[in-house]
Amino acid sequence: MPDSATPRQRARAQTLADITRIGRSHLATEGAAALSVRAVARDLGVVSSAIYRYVRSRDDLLTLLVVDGYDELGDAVDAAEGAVARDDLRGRFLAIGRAVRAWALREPATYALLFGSPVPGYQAPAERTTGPGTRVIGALVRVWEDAYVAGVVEAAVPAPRIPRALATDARRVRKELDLTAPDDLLLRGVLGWAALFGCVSFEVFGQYGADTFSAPNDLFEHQLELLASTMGLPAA
Amino acid sequence: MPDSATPRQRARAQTLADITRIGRSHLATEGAAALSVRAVARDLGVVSSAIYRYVRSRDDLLTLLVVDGYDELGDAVDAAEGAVARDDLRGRFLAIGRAVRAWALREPATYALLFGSPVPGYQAPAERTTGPGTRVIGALVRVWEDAYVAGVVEAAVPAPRIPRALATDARRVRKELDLTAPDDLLLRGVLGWAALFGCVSFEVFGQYGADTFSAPNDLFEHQLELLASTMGLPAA
DNA sequence: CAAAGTCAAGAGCAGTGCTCTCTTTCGTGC
DNA sequence: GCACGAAAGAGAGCACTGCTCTTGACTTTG
Repeated sequence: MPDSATPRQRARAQTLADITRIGRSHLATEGAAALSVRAVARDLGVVSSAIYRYVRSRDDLLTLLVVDGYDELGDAVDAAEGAVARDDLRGRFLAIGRAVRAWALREPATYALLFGSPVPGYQAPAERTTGPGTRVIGALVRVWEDAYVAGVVEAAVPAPRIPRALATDARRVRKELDLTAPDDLLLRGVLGWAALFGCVSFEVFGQYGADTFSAPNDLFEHQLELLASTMGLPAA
Repeated sequence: MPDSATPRQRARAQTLADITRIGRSHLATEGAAALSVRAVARDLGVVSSAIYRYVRSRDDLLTLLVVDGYDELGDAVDAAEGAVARDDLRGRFLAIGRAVRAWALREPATYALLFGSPVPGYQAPAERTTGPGTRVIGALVRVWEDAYVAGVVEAAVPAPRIPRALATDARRVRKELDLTAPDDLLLRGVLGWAALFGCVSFEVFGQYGADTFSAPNDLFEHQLELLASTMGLPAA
């Protein structure tokens, strides 16, 4: 919102920000499926059709919220990881994991929008979402890479055979992200990524059942430690 | 549907089965959020209000589909595991994992209903869903327990410290399920469970992106092997 | 100051979950 | 073989949804 913009542009940007804010609050109280353009308009103090001046469609509103969510998660993860010494590789992984979980528990509805069931009929436009959507795996990959470069990765678990096709995929990823870590480490990282979000999803989505774990914090820490060891990250 | 039932009862059971079938097909084409009692009625060739003779509400219809889905997944997992020698513990785990993934890819919408975002405003009634809903973790736990009893568990990864509260939870679970496996193995199993579904969810929900992995089968096998090793399951 | 651009309002369409009342169908006990 | 009553279906109606289209008013710009 630079001052150089016309008053029109500034007012428009402000309204868009308001719509995002209200949309996220509705997401939090009613879920993505029940997200209602009319309800957002009501909360904005405006007639329903007026919203379509700012947002092309309900899908566009969803994209707004998706990008907003990815960015907030990315910021939280970056902030948490930034507070850890760069050479404490296990610590950086733990910090990332904790940040993901903390954000997911704080914003379960937005988390569900990003990492839960696809919203039927909605396809996130890649050109707007891939950037913000890859920040967490980006942060994780930097940890693996730094650990490899530092030569501290411990092969705690035997490396499975890697078929040719999978090796090709790994090679492409390594090239795209400009990495030096070998296939085995890269692919182990993918497991760590998926497993981390699996743990968070199970807790946020209530798969454990209501009364199974009285200490979900401890459970998650335990899972993170096991994952860090499986990834071969050494204690600080 | 026993023959002992009256014609009326049999007709009713048949109609209920039809409703489930149609409901699941709608789930597959439009998602849980868009599941509409009226649309099911239309496909059944019946007026919308007539459905309410069979299903108390939309939530009740959802519960029908949830139970149906858990049962189908449970059957698939049991069948796959049953085809493996009981003393091939790693093989049993791999079979369970493959069965979960195969079913999830075959029925992504039902998978999303069971393991994705909670459906807003819907709370699955525990008395009808916990039974069918715990069949997969039940199968997994039997593998851990059998491996422990057979004395073949290899501690590939160092066991993290287990806080008192978490140990209490583990103890309760062990009592409820009549297990002998120690806390560490039990909790490692919980990670394996969550991680398995994390991997499946990432693939089914498209988190990897469209073109990242050309060989998702190989990727999943790789992840399963790593998980099996982290769980300490020995090769056959 | 007038043209161009921007925006809010409202009516209206097609769909939703669900309830209520009314009619038809059909199995069963006599 | 048939009348009865329970079960099932039909239809209207209420209050809601996302979204489109038209109309008229306002603001910026040349």
